[in-house]
Amino acid sequence: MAEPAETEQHIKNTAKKVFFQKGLLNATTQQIADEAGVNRALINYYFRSRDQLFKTVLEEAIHETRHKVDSIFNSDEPFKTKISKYLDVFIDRNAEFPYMQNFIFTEIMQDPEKMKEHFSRKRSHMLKHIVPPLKEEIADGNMAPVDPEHFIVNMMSMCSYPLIAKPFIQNMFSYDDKMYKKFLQERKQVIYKVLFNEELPE
Amino acid sequence: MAEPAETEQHIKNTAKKVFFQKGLLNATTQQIADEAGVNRALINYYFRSRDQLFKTVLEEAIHETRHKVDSIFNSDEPFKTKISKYLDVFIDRNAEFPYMQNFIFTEIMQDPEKMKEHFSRKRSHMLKHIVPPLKEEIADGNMAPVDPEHFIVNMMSMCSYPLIAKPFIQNMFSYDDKMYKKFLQERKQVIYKVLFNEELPE
DNA sequence: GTCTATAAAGGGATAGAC
DNA sequence: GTCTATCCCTTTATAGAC
Repeated sequence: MAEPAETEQHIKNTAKKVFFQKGLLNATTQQIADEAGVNRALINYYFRSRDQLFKTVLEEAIHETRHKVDSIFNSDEPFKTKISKYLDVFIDRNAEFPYMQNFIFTEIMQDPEKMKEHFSRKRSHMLKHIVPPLKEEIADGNMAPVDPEHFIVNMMSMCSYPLIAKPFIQNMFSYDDKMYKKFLQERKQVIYKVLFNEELPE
Repeated sequence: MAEPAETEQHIKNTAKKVFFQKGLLNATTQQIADEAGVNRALINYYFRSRDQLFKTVLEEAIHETRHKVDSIFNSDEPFKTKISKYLDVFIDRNAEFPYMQNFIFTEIMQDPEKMKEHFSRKRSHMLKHIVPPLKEEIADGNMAPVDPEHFIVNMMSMCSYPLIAKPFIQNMFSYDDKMYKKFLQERKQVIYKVLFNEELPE
């Protein structure tokens, strides 16, 4: 706030925190303004509307994630290594912003049109990066035969669900935050093992 | 509406449909009233408040599901058979109400107190019904060693996620509703195979 | 750039007529 | 039991002073 033109960034960061870290997906402009220590009207001044702020913040977050994932799958490492690195990035990134997955589900999933805006590329993305190398691995006898589409959904399920269902899992197993964090980290190995039926190397 | 005292049930059914089948989890009383073809004030007349309607409908749905699941796990069939039947019930029931999982997540997950109201028993539930027999199966050499908590989360992940992420999956694989339904049914076998690393018998 | 004040819209709940 | 009319509250958005 002190510096000129930093307020905009500050509001954006606060909104990101409120939406994705605190889980207040339906937070009002007032809540965001309070949290940022600015007047509510400033949000309209910089972003014109709550929706615009929403969209901007989400757009940025999705872009950052996509960039990280792309650089993994565009490398020429072995398929299983790529998957292992993907699990790493996905889980760590979402541990940082625990409510991003919730956000995506509640805000986008219900409105298919919004989804197409944001994830139009993800379709060919996942399919191109995973299906051909997966078939190759199977043909080479490096893993048991599996339907590629179920493989993808299995992987995404076991990655996303524990994040979305965090409070549920914590309650069920009486995990405090530290134990839950440890549990999430363990899942990198667990998911790899379930997907390929072999231990994660190294 | 024609019959006396049927209006209450009609409103309840409509709310269930709007919330759980159409996915309008934040539906206004007006939307529900329109869909039911009744006046908005009637909802208040019968249920006093929107929250009460909400709660009633959810309560009923959870109770129905719990009843079905309980009768499976209280039988004396083999553990793997119970899991197989659970997959059956869970997937079929949620295929009928595609947005019930979303509803539970968006409404309950964010407010841990609400969750405790509804799922206080589910904790001991899942743990008691699954952990001991799972350990026994492992001890008897009927399946590969696995951490029970990760087993449970794996199972719930692969069941729930495809339901929550329906529009996402349909978009990714270009599935129409019929193909998606078929995909869901296939998952019964797929999940069983991933969990136990063996084909579903029969 | 930042604030105060206020307009404008939407939704929930209730009183009261029928 | 069902409807109309109304009240109240919340939230967004904007006008205008500083």
